[in-house]
Amino acid sequence: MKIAKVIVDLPLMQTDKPFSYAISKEFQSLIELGMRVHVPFGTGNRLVQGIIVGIEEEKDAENSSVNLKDIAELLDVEPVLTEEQLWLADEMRHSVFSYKISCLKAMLPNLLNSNYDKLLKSADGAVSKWSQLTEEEKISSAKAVRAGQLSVEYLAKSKENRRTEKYLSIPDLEKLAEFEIEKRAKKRLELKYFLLRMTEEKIALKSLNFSSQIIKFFIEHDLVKIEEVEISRTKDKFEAIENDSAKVLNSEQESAYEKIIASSDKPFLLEGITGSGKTEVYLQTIDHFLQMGKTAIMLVPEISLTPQITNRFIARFGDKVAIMHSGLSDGEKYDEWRKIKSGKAQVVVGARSAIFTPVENLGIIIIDEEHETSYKQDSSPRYHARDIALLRAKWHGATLVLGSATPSLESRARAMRGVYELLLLTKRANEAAILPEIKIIDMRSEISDQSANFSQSLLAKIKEKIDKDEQVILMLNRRGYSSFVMCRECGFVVDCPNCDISLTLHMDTRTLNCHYCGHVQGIPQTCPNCQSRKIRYYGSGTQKVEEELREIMPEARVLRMDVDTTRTKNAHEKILEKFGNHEADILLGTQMIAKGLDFPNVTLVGVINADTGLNLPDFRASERSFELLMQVAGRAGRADKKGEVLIQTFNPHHYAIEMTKAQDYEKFYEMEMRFRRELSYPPYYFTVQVLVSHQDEEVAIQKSYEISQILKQNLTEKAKILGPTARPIARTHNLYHYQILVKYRFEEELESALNQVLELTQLRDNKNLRILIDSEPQNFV
DNA sequence: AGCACGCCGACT
DNA sequence: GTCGGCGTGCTC
Repeated sequence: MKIAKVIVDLPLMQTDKPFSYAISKEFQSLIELGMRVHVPFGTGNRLVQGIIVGIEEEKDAENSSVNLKDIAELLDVEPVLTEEQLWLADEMRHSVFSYKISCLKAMLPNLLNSNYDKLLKSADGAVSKWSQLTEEEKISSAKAVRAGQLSVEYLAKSKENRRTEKYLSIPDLEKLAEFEIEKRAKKRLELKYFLLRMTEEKIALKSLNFSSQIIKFFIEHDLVKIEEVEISRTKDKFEAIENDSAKVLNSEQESAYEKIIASSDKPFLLEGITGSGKTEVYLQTIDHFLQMGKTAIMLVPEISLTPQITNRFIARFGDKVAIMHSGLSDGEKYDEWRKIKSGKAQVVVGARSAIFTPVENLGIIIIDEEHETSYKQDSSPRYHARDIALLRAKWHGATLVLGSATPSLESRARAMRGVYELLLLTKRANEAAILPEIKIIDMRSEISDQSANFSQSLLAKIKEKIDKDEQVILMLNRRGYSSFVMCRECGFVVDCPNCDISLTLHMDTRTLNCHYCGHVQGIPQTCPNCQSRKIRYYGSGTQKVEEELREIMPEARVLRMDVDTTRTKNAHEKILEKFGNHEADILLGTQMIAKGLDFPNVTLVGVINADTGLNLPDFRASERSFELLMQVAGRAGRADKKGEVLIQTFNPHHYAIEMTKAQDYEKFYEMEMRFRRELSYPPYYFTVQVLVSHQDEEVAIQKSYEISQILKQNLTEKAKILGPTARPIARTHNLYHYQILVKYRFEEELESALNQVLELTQLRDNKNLRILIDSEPQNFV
């Protein structure tokens, strides 16, 4: 007898271990590692989904299978998780402090997760579904179950679905030709002659213009055969794109390409200025590995997963490409996943989670814009795509390339220490394109009387460009910034009732929203504090800036791109297409316009507020600002027209701003490293954050100190433990948050100490205590 | 999570 | 006397 080890789909500490189940005879030969199953769990034997992570030969009588329950159902005919993915889940757990099932589920498309339901059956045979009952009905049914009047049957159903299309074919042409149809049956005759003239082997049913009645007649007489063919929900996109072939590389690109394909000993850091043609290097190296019969994963930040980028991959590799991004529906994601799983796609282009896709025979992984924080998932499991990439590269002996114009300090420091091999691209690929000229506008001395957001010089420059029929990109930095409502009389700001944060104004819905807990309320007419009517809107959301722009420059055509205008599907795409067709002069947007866009007619980039992210309580604030500014600056002058960049700031002498003006990554790197070293921050130290939350502030504080004590006892004296301190936003969702930051270099006992901290939540009196552990946290605000 | 077991208050 | 409140503990 064999025993299966199953991880059940219950994300809890108590169930975070494999459970043993007997494998009944019928499943013996079918069951494999990485398959999904339904197993009876708990006293009620309700069905729960689980994943097979081990199959063992039964050893001793003690643990005999008579004590074990049987696996109820096999959900797959072949494993949905590969052996490599099971291994990845194990490895991940050393750093993500999350449940095993959460790690495993991160690797599966949503559609493969079960729906749970119960069937209630009464003695007279009436059946009802639990999920369809009202609250009262649920209560009365529960009582009836207790009284034995109703029996319960557990249902667990995989949501998996495929889209199919019906195709019609003719099994026997002669039979059809000889089959007599009465003359008055006009439609039937029509279909008969249509089918006889048909040249294709089969035809999609929906493309025929005959009623189902007519078709049915033909089916009943065995004149035609219907088969269901599975279709891909994402197919249409691929057909519309024209092919494209490799471009000639310049000497720098060529040398980078040669080095990348030659060795996979250590990861490469490809540092190339904007416009230096990193993407072309990616495309050609991927092509090289495809030629060798291998596969590739290309990661890009979600925000820059624009059609512009994905189309380049489709144009080069056609239907060998699978695209994975959050804009896809669950069904579409599932289709792409199966395209990868079946080996039909050999190149995966996608955001963070695409690092888990089950490609076999991996040759190369490329992470573009590797400094992007979106590669770290900020909910459980809190993995960093770069770490997963390193693991997968190791498993496959694959090459890993990290690319960026402004590498993260961590990566650049590793390259300096020889852990990564540094490859530099210093020239623009299009030699006619020269680097844009960057000017800083000191807003302290240039406040315009005409506008709250624009300096005279920026306005004049915009006008000049529009007059020349060139285009402009304007960026409003939203990081650490939002529009809010304040009373001019008493200074009262409307706060969220659940969180320690002011509500953000949304003009489109005319509401005040909390960005943390989702609380929504109307905009007050009078001040809730002093009843004054002098309630004013502060800050400049993109909407506000757009209005202002329209007032000052009514002739300019403005397109706005922010969360509000890109909410609907493909909205992103449509806006960019419009701008690309020069249907607008100005593209006004938030951070999302900083990345990846390539519009040759854009000759001016304006940054409206460079400094909002600069003074955040986050040691990476400068790095982020520098990266963002450098990136958005790169949008100007992509072709042979010279680009200009104007940056408005109240901190013109901040080094992040000055180094942007000089376009000097090296210098910025040096200065930032000095600061990191002085304060013992990454990349000199590793960091782990422990977040403690409780609805009672006193308890939150007390438990934080307890945790800090545990850490101190278990770690060496070299580890630096900061805090506990209240989070910058100390209360959200009616919970108080305290944080502890551990900075360390080598700590043998760290993992076990942190697990010990997590164990605290299992104690009876800590029921309402929430502890989150985040290794290498990316956001402190 | 969901279900049972178990130990204390207001009801036929 | 019991029905039922939800605190506690376990699930192969």
